[in-house]
Amino acid sequence: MLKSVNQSTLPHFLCSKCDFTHFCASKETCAEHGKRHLTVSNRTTRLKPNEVFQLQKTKPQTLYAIQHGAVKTYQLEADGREIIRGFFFTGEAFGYEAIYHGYYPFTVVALSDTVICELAYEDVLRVTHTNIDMQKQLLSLTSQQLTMGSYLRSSTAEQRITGFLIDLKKRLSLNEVKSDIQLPMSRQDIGNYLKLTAETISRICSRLQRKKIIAIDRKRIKFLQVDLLEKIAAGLMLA
Amino acid sequence: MLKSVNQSTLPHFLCSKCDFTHFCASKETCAEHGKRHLTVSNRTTRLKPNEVFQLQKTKPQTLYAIQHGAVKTYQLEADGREIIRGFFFTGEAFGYEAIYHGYYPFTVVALSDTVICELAYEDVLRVTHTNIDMQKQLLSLTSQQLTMGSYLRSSTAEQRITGFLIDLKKRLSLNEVKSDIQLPMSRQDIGNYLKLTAETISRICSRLQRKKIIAIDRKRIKFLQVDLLEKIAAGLMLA
DNA sequence: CGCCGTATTGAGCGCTCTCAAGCTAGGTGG
DNA sequence: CCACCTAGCTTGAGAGCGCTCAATACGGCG
Repeated sequence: MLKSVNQSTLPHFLCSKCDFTHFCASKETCAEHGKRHLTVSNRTTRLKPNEVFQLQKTKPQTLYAIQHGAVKTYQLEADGREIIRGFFFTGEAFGYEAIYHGYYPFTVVALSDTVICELAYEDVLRVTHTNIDMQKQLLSLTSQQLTMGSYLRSSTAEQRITGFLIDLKKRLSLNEVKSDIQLPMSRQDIGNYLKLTAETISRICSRLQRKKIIAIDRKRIKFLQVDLLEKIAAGLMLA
Repeated sequence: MLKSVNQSTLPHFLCSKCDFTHFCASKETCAEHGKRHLTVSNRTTRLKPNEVFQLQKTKPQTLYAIQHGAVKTYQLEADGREIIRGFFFTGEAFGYEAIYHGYYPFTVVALSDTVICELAYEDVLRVTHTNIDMQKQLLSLTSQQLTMGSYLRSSTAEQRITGFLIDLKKRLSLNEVKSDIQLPMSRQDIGNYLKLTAETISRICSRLQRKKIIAIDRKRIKFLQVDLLEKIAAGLMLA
């Protein structure tokens, strides 16, 4: 099986600059293969909130890893609205689509102070080609992208929002056990992502708060009853 | 760039049994690397319509390629409804999710008489490891999966349905220039896939027919004005 | 021919959207 | 320090799209 890696090591690559271990099949091989082969382009970019990240338009041969911070990727709809394709946080990487497309079919904007690190395909491929475990690992990562955002397929607004919150909780509290998170994005962004309006996000969140399932203070969300949240997301109950 | 392959060669692998060339970076390397390295498991399975395909539950170490026919993959929702994850047709492959998950998170059912061919990961990895172009090709294929079904993110029923029809037209008429297709799946299946009801599919299709944009006779669909269909799918106009 | 699953069509309802009006927190300048 | 301003969030009322429920039509198959 390709899933030979410990789940807890997944959220990180390892390069000389960052703390990513995504390309390591295990912690043991990290120091060896990561350090030795994955000498990634030293380029890092610092972004302020709302700043647009300039992607390689001409020769898209890099994956982008988020060293610290958060970004959203989006396309513009014909009517000018944003279609948000995804959010990416500390320790995550984006740009897989360009492997096939040959270009990045989206714009990237920072949601907070963010540092982005470039992983040249050449370097990545060199590592993965030398080491078959690394190759499996890269495939696994790309495959993982396929499973992201399954809650987007839920039918009701309640299911999509609760699914989104659960996903966010997992991704924003890496290795930590926290019962609350700080939303990096606006209600409007969430709405554009989940195909709902900002008003609907507000209303449903207020309802979840009235039912004591979560507590909201602006962008801070406390999870009071995760079990109920999961049942709602799964369509097993209504709030 | 990884996209070094001709678009027209993409929909096929090459193995001793099938006619798939997915793992060939170009037609020239096909005969050499495809034939030599990709000695795929000889196992093929024949399915009748509505027959469930038995996936490897214990050791999921294969990709599945469709030699001929059509399948749907789905999960069961808590309330018993099917969540259709995707349709796969002649020349396409599924099972990429298992690379990460370690198991196939869905059930597979044939929509018509279908022949499925197994591609063992070991064989695939052996080929890709020996040949870096093959490796790029596999990555590219997995990456491609990420870009599938973008119309699912459209907001209106009209956009989702027209986007779906355009996608189907491309995938069902490989290399051929046809202005009509035969739907392999029921209205209910389409509805479950697009998160709409079968009635809504019917109504919208009837409307498209009244506007002379398509012509429907049961499962046969003629495309009368593809340009209009694309405008509707893009949200540039209403039917 | 009669049966049954699938598709179509209609009527009414409900969820989410639209539009609009407050509300709150944070920033700016006097 | 406070008045003011602004952007984002919340909340409400009404409209519209897609859903539910139901009746009918159609086709394949025994």
